Amino acid sequence: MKVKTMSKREDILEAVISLSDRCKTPGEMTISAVAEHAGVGKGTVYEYFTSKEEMMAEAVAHFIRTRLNTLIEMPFTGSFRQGFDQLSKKVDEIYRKNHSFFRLVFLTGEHEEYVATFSAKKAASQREEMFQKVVGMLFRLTEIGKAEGIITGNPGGKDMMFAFLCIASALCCVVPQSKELWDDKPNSTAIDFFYEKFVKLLN
Amino acid sequence: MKVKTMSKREDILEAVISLSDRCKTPGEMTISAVAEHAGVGKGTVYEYFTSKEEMMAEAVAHFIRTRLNTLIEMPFTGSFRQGFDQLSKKVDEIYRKNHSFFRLVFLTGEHEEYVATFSAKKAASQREEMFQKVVGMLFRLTEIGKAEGIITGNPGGKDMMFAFLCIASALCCVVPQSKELWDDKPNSTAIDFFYEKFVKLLN
Amino acid sequence: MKVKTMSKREDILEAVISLSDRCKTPGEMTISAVAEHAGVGKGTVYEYFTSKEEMMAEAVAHFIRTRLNTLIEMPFTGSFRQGFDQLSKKVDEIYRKNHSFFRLVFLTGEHEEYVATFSAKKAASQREEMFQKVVGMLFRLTEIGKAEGIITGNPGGKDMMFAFLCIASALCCVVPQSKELWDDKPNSTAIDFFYEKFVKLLN
Amino acid sequence: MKVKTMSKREDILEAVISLSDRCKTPGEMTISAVAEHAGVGKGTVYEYFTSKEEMMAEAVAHFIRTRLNTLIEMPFTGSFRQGFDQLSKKVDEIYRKNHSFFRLVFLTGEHEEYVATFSAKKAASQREEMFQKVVGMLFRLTEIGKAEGIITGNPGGKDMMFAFLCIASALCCVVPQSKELWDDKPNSTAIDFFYEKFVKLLN
DNA sequence: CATGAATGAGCCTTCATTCAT
DNA sequence: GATGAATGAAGGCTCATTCAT
Repeated sequence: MKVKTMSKREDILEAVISLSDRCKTPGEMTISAVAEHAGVGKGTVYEYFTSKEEMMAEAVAHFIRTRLNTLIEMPFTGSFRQGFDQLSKKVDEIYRKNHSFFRLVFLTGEHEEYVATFSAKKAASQREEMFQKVVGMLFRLTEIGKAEGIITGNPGGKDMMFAFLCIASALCCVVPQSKELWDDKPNSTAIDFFYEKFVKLLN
Repeated sequence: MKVKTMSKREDILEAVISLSDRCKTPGEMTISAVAEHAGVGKGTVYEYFTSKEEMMAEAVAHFIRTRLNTLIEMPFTGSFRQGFDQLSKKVDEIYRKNHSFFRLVFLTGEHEEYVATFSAKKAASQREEMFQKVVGMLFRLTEIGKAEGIITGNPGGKDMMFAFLCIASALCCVVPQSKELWDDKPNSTAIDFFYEKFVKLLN
Repeated sequence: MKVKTMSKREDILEAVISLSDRCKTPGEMTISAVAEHAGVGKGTVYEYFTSKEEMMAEAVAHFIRTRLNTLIEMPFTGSFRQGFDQLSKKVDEIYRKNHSFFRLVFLTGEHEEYVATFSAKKAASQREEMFQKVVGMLFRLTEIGKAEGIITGNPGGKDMMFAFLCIASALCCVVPQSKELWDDKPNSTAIDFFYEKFVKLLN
Repeated sequence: MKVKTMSKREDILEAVISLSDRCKTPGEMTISAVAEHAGVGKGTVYEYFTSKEEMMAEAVAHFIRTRLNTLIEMPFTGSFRQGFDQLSKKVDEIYRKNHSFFRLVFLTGEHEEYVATFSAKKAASQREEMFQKVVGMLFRLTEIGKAEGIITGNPGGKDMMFAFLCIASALCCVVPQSKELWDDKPNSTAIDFFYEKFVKLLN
C-alpha cells in the first residue's frame, strides 16, 4: 500500500475502535458501518487495508499505540496510593470507553487470532515489547511504594505483572456486571479492596 | 417452547459448544454447521429455539450447568495443595477444551449480551447462584488450608472469589499466549507461582 | 449436491442460455438476472451450483445436450439438397436463437475455458463424442448424396467435418453482419452458394 | 476528444490487446490493469477515451489497422503453395498471439457490439474496406495460382473470401482444440489438408 | 496534461429463517 | 415432530469513473 495522508487511515481505525463497543458481536462491525462512522466511502477502506481482517489487525495495533501508551507512560508524581488510584482509574476509564476492544487487546488472547493472520511475528514482538513497557511502568510505581515503606519485599517483573493483571481482570469483571456481587458498600470500597490485594501481591 | 424429548435439544447445545472451539470467529458458527454436527435437520433447530440468539443463550446456560458444575462440585479429598492443583488443572482443562466458550461465560461479561437479550432476570439470578456455588467450593478448599495451617487468616467470600478469579484469569492469559513471558523455567513452575499468589491472597 | 427435482435446475440453465443473447459481454450475465429470469430466488441458484463458474459450465453442457442433439439426430428423409437445406436452416436457427451461446459452444474453443475450470476431462470426452456424432449425421446425409450421384467421391470423416465447419462458420459470419457483403442478390442465393461449396468440398 | 500526442493513446490500445490474451474473461481486463500495463495513470485513460467501452472499440480498430494490415499487404514472391503457406502461417501466428482479440475481430461479429455502441457507420465502412483489401490480397495470390496452372477456374471475390474464411475458421478451430481430432498424422499434414481444400474451393 | 485518491453502484456469495411436505 | 428446499437481506469486495491537485 502506498503512503497516503494518514488522516483517513486513522479515521477508519478510530471508527473501528469506536464501533466495537456499539456492537455485541464482531460480526456486527461491517465495513459499511465503519466507513460511515469514519466519514469515508466504503471503497476508501480498501484503499488503506486489503481486507477487513487486516483492518482489524491494524486497529488493534493502533489501539495499543494510542490507548495503552497513555497507560504505560503514566507519570507517578504523588504517593503510592495515589499512583495506584491513577492506574486503576486509567484502566477503568480505558475499559469503560473501549471495553470490547480492551478485552480484545489486553485481557484475552483473541486479538492474536486477528493479528496472527496478518503478521504473527509482528504480534509476538509487539506483545513482548508491551510486556516490558508495562513492567517498567509498574516498576516506577513500586519504587514509590518502597520509598514509602509500603512495599517491603522485592517483587520481580512477573510479580508486578501478575498483580497488575489481577487488578485489571477484576476491574473488567466488575465493570460489566452488576456491582452487587462485589460490593454491598459504595463503589469506592472496591478500589480499597483491590488496593489491599495489590499491596499484598507485591509483598 | 413446547416440552420435547430433551435429547435433540441437548445434542444441539453440545454441538454449539463443540463448534465454538473450531471456529475462530463467532460468525463461523452457522445454524447449518450446528444442525449437521448435532445430526439433525436445519429446521429442527427452530423447533427448539426461536432464533440463533436464543440458542446461543441457552448454550451458555447449558455450558454452565454441565461444565462448571464439575468445577463447583469438585471433591477435595487430599491436601490443600493437591486441591489447588486439582482446581487449577480443571480450570485449565475446561479452558483448553472450550476456551472460546469459557471466555464467553466466565471471564468476560460477554455472555450477558447474549443472555440479556433473552432473559436478563434469568441471567442475573443464574450468576448470583453461580457465585454462591463457586464460593462454596472455595470455602471447602479453604477449610482444608486452615486445617493444615496454610491459611491462617479468615478470608471472606469476596477474598476467595478474587483469589480464584486472579488464578483463573492468569491461567487464561498464559495458556493462549506463548509461555515465555511467564516462564523461563519449565511449565510446572507456573503452577507454583500461582499457588504462592493464591495462598497470599487468601491470607 | 443432493438430487433435487430438476425443474428448477433446468429453469436456471435455460435462463443462462436465454440471457447470453441479451448480454453483450459475459460480465453482464449476473446471478441476479439469471435468478430473476428463471423465476427463482438468488439464493436458490446456489442450491444447484456451487458458483457462477460451475453454473456456466453446466449451462454449456445443457446446451449441447438439448440444442445440438436436435442437430445431430436430424432425420434426412428427402433429397440430398433438401437435407442440406434442413441442416443449414437448423444451424442458422440455432445460431439466430442462441448466437452468443452457439459461438461459445460450437465455433470457438472458448467454452473450454469455462468448462476446463470445472472438469477438463469431461470437456475433452464430450467434444470427442460430439465430433463422432456430427460425423455420423453427415455420413447419413452423404450417403443420400452418393445415391443421388451428387457425391461421387468418398469423403472421410475429416472431409465431412471440414465441409460442415466451413458452412457453419460462413453462416455464422453472414448472419450477424449486414448481408450486403455476401449478397447482392436475395438471401436464398447465399444458400445456393454454400450448397455449391459444400458439394465441392465433399468431392 | 482533443488531439494529443498519440504515443500514450497507442500505449493504451496496445496494452488492451496485450492484456486480452492474458485474461480468460473480459471481466479481468480492468482499467487499472490497462493503465498499469501502458505505464500511465488510471485517470489518463479517460483523457483519451470517454469510457471503457469506447476504449475497447478503439482497440479493435487499432488491432485491425496494425495486425491485419500485415496480412493484407503480404507480398507473395514465391509459388502459389508458398503463398498459401505464408498466409496460413500469418493467420496462425496472429491467432496464436492474439487469439482472444482475433476471435473478437475476425471470426465472430462480436466486435460489432463493441463498435456499434460507439460508431455503427464507421464500423460498417471499416468492414467493407477490410473486405476489399482482403479480396485484393487473395486476388494477388490467386493470380499466381493461375499462372502456375493450379487455379484453372475464375473465382470471384466471394469465392476467394469464402475459401479464405474456411481456412481461417478451420485454423482457429484446430489451434485451441487438441489436434487429435483433425490429425492422426503429424501436424504438417493439416496444412496439406487445408491446402487441398483451398485449391478445391477456388476452382 | 497527468494523476491517483476517493467513491458508490453493484457483484458474488452466505446464511438465518420460513414453510410445505 | 422433523425436514431441507427456497429465499432475500446483507456482507465483503471490485472497479469504472470522477475530480482536486
